[in-house]
Amino acid sequence: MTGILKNSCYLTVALDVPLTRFFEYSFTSEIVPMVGDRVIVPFGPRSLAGVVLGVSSATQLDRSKIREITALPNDMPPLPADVLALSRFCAEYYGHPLGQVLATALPVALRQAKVFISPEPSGVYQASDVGLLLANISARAPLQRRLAEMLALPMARAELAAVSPSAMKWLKTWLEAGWVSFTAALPDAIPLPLAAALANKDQQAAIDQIVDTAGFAAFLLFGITGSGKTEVYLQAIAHCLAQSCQALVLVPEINLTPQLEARFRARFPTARIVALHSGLSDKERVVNWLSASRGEAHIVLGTRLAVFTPMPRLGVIVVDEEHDGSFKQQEGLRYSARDAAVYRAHQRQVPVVLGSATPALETWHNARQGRYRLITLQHRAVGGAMPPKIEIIPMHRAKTVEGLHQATLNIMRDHLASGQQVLVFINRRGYAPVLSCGECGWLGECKRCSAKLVLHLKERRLRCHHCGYEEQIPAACPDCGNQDLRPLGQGTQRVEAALEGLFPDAKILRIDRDNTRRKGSLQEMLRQVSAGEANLLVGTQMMAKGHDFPSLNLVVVLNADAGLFSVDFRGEERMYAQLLQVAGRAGRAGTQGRVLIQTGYHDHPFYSQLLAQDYAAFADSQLDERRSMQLPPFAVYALLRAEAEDGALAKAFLVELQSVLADAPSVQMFEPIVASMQRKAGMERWQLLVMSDTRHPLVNALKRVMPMLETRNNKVRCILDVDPIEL
DNA sequence: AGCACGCCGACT
DNA sequence: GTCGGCGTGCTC
Repeated sequence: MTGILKNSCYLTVALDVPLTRFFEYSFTSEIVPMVGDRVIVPFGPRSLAGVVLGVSSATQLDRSKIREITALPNDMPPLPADVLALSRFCAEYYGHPLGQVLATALPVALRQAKVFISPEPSGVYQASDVGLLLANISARAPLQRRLAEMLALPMARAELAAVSPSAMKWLKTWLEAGWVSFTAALPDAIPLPLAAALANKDQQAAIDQIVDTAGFAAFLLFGITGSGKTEVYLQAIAHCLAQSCQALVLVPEINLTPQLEARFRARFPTARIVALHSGLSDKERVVNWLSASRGEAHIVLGTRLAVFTPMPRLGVIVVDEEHDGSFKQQEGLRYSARDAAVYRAHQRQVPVVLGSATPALETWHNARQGRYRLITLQHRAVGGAMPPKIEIIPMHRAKTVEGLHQATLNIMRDHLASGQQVLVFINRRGYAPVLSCGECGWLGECKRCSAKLVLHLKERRLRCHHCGYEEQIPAACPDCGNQDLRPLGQGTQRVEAALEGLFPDAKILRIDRDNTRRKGSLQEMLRQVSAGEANLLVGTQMMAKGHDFPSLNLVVVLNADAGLFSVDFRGEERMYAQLLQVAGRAGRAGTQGRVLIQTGYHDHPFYSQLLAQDYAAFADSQLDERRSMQLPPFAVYALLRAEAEDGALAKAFLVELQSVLADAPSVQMFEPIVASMQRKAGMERWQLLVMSDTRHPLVNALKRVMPMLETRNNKVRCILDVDPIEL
């Protein structure tokens, strides 16, 4: 027996616990773990997964305190240096424990303290003749047929295994029959014939600028709806793939993924494209993530969480609709995936393309300062297409029917009569935003939040949109007993009901979060719209994003004014982006679209800026205002929000933080104030706003209070939000 | 965050 | 008598 001398080493491990410190473990084996490796370790009475941050042959700690790791699963490639660097940056900048940042970076299956059984080995399967294969499969075996169809292209084992638990069994049979072959080839060897596509002069210039870049550069691709930003992404990605590199594409919402994925698949039929978003199962997520990590996936298409995906041959990053608020996570690690993407591109020395028709003012400012290169797409790419005509319908003292101006109704009627589709946009779901008593003025309010209960007539419920509280619609006023309770204001359900009365012949379809909760139902509704099975659409925000409806020519915007008097300084910026985005839904092909905006404040300067449809001018004027008021991007803000059942405790905690921060250099503070929603889910909320001219003093100052947030005060919970998008 | 340990109220 | 409330403290 030859005894192999077993070496012992010490590992510094980051764990998914809300603690800033790391933990050391010993490991005895001839294998030496690498930084970035996943380990399973004992932690107090439980078992946790962690990430190795350091390997050393010695330790400072008392040997008796150090425990041995439970396992080195070796079920993923170690996290690469750039992902670790990005995680460290997020941990420091957003004031979040590194272990928890790394947990966010990993797919759920790899956060768990058990070995992930990876569907190895890597190689590709392909059917020599799909027709022959299908001929040997029963028509009543849809999963087998689906698997067979996938084999038209070279497929990795993992992707096939995800089809069904029996997939590998079937595959084995087919391999034995000779219908399918396995090649242990590296994916880079898969040829990528790239279809040539035409680009107009603007697009070509944009593509040239991006692909001619060596190393890092950030581009702001600024172009109105229909100007062909996607074509620029596609060609930049084609260039990247041609160099055997991988592309990372970030999109705002999961709603957008299938549509964009289809377009990418059509353009790159032989490329391996994987999606990464929270709509996938844990299994699909980890399979796709591993495919990217091993360098097999050519294109990763995902939401903000995909920014952390390890990609050994990363060649370009695209952030589509970069202004979209969903790139900022609103809980836990409150990171901006857009900013993280820029950081990562810099780290990897690759170009990053931020695309938008209405860039975030932060991005616009960076472009104006020359930190980002501004590429403008001036023209609509679709032949003959024109920007929509935006019209203001003044509502002041106007005679209305169910909140619709007579002029609006007439125009809608004309459009419907000529066989076109009409979209009524109202950014409020439910029937009415509040139920009131006509006698005593009582308003239905949530008991746990400082918010009104929204009336959902179809479900016969009053609902709080902030905490999920629900109750039955009261038969009479709880205060005075009056039975005449009236809905105030309008939501999508009420508009839908009104339109049913006004346009009895129209095929009305309502699209909002309430009726698209089920998986695939939004896709189904969008299909109905495209197929012309509906011609009068009522919808919220979610209608506005990226969906093209060729026969939609009129958009009516109700209740637009909400953003004008927002307490948040970003109100106008958001409103402009939103209105321009909805407006973009109108008239994509051939005819000029028409947009009617009903407003009670038609002479507000905002609307003249909107009518000009000149976002650059609007953004510049907004920047002037921001500069004069020391608001972002001319200052860096952080929000400390404390919650407690007793508001006084929350406030006292912030006062304490304030005193700790008081003498921090180059940092200013406001007084603690009640949060914009004072009460939420039974907690009183207070907030403290901290600001600085630049990032570093602010980050340094916040480091002082981090230990105070960690040692959680029994009754007060406090969160830190750096670069908050809502105040 | 979990999870254990620990010390005081209403129940088989 | 003990089941269980959540305060406090620890995790390499």
